[in-house]
Amino acid sequence: MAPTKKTPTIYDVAKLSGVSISTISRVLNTSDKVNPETLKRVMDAIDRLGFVPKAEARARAMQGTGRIGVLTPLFTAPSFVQRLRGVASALSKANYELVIYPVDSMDHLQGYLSSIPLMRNIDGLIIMSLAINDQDAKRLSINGMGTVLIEYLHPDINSIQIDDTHGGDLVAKHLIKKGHKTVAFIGDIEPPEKFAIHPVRSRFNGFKQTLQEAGLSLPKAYVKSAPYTQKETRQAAQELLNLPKPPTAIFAASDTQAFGIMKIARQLNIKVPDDLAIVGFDDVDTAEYVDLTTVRQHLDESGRLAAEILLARISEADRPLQHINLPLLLIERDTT
Amino acid sequence: MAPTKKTPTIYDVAKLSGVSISTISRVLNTSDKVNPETLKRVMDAIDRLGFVPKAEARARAMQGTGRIGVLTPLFTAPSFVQRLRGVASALSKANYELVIYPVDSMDHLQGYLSSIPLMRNIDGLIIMSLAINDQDAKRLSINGMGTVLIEYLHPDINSIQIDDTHGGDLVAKHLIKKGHKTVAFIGDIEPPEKFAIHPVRSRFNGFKQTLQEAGLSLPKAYVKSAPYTQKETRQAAQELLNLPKPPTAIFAASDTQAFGIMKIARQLNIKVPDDLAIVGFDDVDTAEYVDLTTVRQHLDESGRLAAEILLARISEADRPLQHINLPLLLIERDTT
DNA sequence: AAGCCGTATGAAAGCACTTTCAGTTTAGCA
DNA sequence: TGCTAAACTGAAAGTGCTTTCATACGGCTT
Repeated sequence: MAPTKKTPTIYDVAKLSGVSISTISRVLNTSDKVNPETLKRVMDAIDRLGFVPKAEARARAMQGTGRIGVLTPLFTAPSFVQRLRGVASALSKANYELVIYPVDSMDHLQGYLSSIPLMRNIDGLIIMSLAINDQDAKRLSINGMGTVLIEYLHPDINSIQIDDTHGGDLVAKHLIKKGHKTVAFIGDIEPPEKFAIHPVRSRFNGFKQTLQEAGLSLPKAYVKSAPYTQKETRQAAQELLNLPKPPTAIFAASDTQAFGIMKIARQLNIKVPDDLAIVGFDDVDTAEYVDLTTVRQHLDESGRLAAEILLARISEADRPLQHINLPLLLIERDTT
Repeated sequence: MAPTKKTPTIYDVAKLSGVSISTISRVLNTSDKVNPETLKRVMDAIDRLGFVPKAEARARAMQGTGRIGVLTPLFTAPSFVQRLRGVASALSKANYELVIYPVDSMDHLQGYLSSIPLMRNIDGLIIMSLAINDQDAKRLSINGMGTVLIEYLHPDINSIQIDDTHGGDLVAKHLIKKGHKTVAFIGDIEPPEKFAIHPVRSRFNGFKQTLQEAGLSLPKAYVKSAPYTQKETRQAAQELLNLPKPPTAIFAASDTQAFGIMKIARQLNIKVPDDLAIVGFDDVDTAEYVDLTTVRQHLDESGRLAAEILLARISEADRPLQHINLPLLLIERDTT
């Protein structure tokens, strides 16, 4: 009995269990495609030898790493989660792992962006609602890192966009049709753009534009810029509703913020939609539960699409660039 | 300037610099044994291609940034997301990557469980609300894979648990105090346990037990087993409310299901809480927005704790096993 | 019995490098 | 000028694993 002095390889395992190396590999990867009996024999051999597959060799032999990464801010906000859900569903079908890089600062983002293409422990990248500059884009494409952007446009990279301006327009039209004259807006439209993208700006612009075309004004006092937090949003809603002439309708730039407004209305005993109409944006799952009128942007779909584009690009290297524009739909429920 | 599409290999560098791959390799490893002139040419080519040897990159990536994996079913359900949020926050502080393995079938789970410990692309593992058997546990610990279980107990593995029975008890007590006599339960308590865990069973048991101790009965007709979907939940709620003697209070095993019940009540024009009290479980973010009375289990915290235990275990190998029990708290809001 | 599946397996061809080995220069020295 | 030791360099043979392709075998149909 001459125990192999070197660390065991699949060849050793194969010999010991009397099968070919292909079978060992199969046991390791797609164990469901192996006869249970054989599987057990192999497993025993693996245990007996204390065999551990070498990650290095594995990574080399495999086409890629089998995982794709998602760069995202606020990844636990409902809208991001729903996008992630779409991504995950497409990925798990294709048997890819999902690596999440939560971004919470500009530095953080830059750090990821500069190391990811080099580290190569990912086959593709989805960047959600984050702004990237030319240099980043260049680095990504030079290093052949398949990437798709969601909610941001860069000419050199695949992207999936939402026509936020049109979204604002839809809401304005809806509110006008309902006969509202005094409307307000709550959303995060602070000028200093941080690392994250502000589709909110566009939503606001489209909203305002359409309103004005219909002869309605949107005075400053009726526009509240509140960050994406409950506290600030509610505060803003309070202020709006305490105005001498309070608005009869509020457009919130996101569903979550709309929920906050609904809550305030309840506390103030304001009847929705009779005394106050509320419309959100996103059509998050919960929007349906609470019967919120909102603009659907099919979050799941955007994620799924992103993943599919990526997968396609990975398997078929030089696919033409794609810039997809997802349609929006106003969903009327009980808050207008 | 034609940027190579695929990621460059030494072959590309060799071609571009007009030498053989062996030379490239030599440049990379023992550069002193290469003619300075050749060396320069090769270096230029390397720069121009942005070439990084794959294996090396991998190794470097591995040592700097660790990664920990999370095995979870339904990872987009709000309660899981909030736990993930906790995990992510603890992880990003420590500069760890988050790899998510969405589990959607028993096979899937077994596949992960058998390959993860061997493949070792991960430094630690968090398993959420999933049942694992002795063999899995053994394999995990034999291979030294630091693991923590959430919502499941196995003597050999760290775990974080929630006293669901007590949760049910809390709800029962609350409802009794409010004077309810006819109460109902909606939740997924189907007997055939699938791959996912059913804390719901325990919630139900605790609920029923306390009810009975107080002399209240919980007849079969008032117990609806509905899976975690809106459709079924609402259907169940309908049935309950159409009973000749409808319940005055419903305990839903999860907040999301409670939302469904609230919606049905609204449609049926049933006043909450006057005609019907509703209490959920989890205290998901949204629960506060809609003023749902519920049982808080501090989801974020459970995730954070799990990550911290893991991290501690990774840096300090033989930490004693921990079995943590997280407290529950009844949050009274406007639905009771 | 002939044909046809579907599953379980093995042989062999990669993958991205490293290393050995032998061949070619080059330089040094008579 | 001829000869040899360095100094370089490339072809080719590994490295440990995955994956494609082909084959074998036990049913099932018709």
